[in-house]
Amino acid sequence: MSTRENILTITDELILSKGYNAFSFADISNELGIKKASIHYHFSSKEELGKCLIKSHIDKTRALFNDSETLTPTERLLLFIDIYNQRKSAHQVCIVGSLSTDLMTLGDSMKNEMKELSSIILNGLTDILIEGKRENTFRFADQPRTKALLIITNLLGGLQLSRLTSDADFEEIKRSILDNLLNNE
Amino acid sequence: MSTRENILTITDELILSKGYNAFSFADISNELGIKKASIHYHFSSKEELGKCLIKSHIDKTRALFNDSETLTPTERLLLFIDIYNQRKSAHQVCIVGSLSTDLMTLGDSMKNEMKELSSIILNGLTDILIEGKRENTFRFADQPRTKALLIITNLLGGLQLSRLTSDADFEEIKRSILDNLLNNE
DNA sequence: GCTTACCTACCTACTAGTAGGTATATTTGC
DNA sequence: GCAAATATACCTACTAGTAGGTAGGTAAGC
Repeated sequence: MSTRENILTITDELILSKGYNAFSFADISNELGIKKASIHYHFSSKEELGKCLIKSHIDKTRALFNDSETLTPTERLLLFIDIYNQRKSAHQVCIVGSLSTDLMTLGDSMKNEMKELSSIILNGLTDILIEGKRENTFRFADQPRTKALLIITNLLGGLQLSRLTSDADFEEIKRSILDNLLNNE
Repeated sequence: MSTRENILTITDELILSKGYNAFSFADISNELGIKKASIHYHFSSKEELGKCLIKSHIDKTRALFNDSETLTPTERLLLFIDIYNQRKSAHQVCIVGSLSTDLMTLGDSMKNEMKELSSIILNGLTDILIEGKRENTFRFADQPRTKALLIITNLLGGLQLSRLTSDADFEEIKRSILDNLLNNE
């Protein structure tokens, strides 16, 4: 893995566990074993580093939705939920949750990328829900986009709230999402 | 209002809009018109200030649930949701959302108070849901505590996500929560 | 010989926090 | 009733440490 990719990986871990305003170039430097100044060779500023990190999330998210297009809606939904599972195992929150609370302190380039990312996530999940409802695997009363909002906020909020209550609460939220979609009578 | 209360009010605004690690004693100093050092007269450290702020939220939240005990479950639920409405109008997120993303950077005293606060919120809403179901105003399939988790994460996450998508999405989330509870057929 | 990928050494601005002083109330002791 | 002591609520001036960022140098490799 290139140094650039290493920096992005470490930045990702730091932002998702500590938050954007709590991590520093010194943290990356310590973790990676290169000097603070050398990070500026790869990313001109913290804002630039943040922007590139969000862009990499956009790419991964687009890939996830595209690559899973041949799968069933249930399989696609499970792949989507698995992102949040990975965050939970790493004691992290999701990037939308982390950066939305810090939004007022971010520059325009990061804000705009975040808007793009959240729109991709929302539309991607909405499509899965539409397809699942069309073929009668998912049952829900709301508009698909509304149901997507509810599921995303359950997962995003579940990662955050369960840090304070119990890991089991996150599991319970996931279980309920699936139960309500699949076993509604 | 006393200086101490003023500091707490300003800290509240700063944490809910910018986040814990983005606000400083200098921000409070500028806003309030007293010197940085004088803040330490009222609160020995940033951690102490944070702890006291959470404690004030605990008191207000306890009061909200207690004072509304004579009202109907629907009225009590609307009062609960109104907290999130107030945050939304001020372009803020909720304190649980804000401080849970920064949790790893907080001291034990703040962490513990946050656990206390989230437990009070969760239990308070659970009680409202139990009461509403018992008297047949609310309809939901999940366990009351699970339904409370879902509603809290919808509101908490809705405040955050709607910063990136649209204010209307927050309204839609609220509408759906109430519709699903009250008009389920 | 130029680019890549680092380095050392530094800068300015800001962070939370401290030391010690001051003016004004409030309380206490005689 | 009045003076001494104490508490309150600030202040100026400072500290050590950290933030993001920059200037300029260097060694390796195509």
